[in-house]
Amino acid sequence: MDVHIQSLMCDCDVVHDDAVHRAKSAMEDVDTLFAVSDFLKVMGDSTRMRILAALDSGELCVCDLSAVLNMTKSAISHQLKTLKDAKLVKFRREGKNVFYSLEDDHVRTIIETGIEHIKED
Amino acid sequence: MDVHIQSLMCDCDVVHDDAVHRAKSAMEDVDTLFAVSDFLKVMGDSTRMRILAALDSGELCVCDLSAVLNMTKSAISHQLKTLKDAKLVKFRREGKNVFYSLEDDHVRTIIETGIEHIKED
DNA sequence: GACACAGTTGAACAGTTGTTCAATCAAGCA
DNA sequence: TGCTTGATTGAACAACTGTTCAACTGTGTC
Repeated sequence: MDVHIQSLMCDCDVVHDDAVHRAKSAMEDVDTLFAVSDFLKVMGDSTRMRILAALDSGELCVCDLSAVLNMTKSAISHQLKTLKDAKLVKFRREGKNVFYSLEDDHVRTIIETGIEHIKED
Repeated sequence: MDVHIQSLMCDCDVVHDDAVHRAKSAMEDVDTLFAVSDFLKVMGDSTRMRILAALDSGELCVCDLSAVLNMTKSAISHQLKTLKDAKLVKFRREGKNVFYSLEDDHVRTIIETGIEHIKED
């Protein structure tokens, strides 16, 4: 009778070995998956999602975003920092204003796929 | 001299009216954006992302997932409930096992776009 | 310089979230 | 029926997160 080594955290007696090995070898490496979930987490907040949606139509300064979302500049600025750190937006200074815009097209693709998914209901 | 009405939360004196109006009218309606961010939030967790990645190669039972991710069945089951509620996975019962699989292709598209984005570095 | 205002930052607080633990349900078998 | 095992559930706890508030920086104007 076969006895196979199990990982400590798995509290099961039998598993479908072939399926488990197939899954393990087909999966992207863990670091990449962690990075992807971190990336999506940034978009998984309604304030940041609305900021991205607003910037989709063109660059806006913090004050503009504050008016569009009806929130304080401080709250917007904090979220812009998160978006900036995650490289979802870029910015340029012009006098007293700082204009923000979307960094690349992957953001648009994901938002559009998300909208498609939602509207399929 | 023009005086324009400002929303209460916007603590600015002047805004770029045209840009603000353009953004407001071009944006998807708020309910949709909230739904999209909720949808992405579900994928924005490393445990759930790894579950989805594992299921990408085919259906697996809770026990299998527990072995693949090296986590307790309870932790996996809690996250599967979240994924099920968000309609990212479906399931079927076969005897004592419950097999989970991906619900639709939007999930795959988003994961792939995310991976592309990450690997562009 | 002094002032006004766009924007940023850090601490604090409340609200949310993921895992653990224990109890429970569901299906198969003696 | 009782037992075993896969799976689910709820409460509890620690860790994390978003907004507020107040203080601050940076830029332009008088």
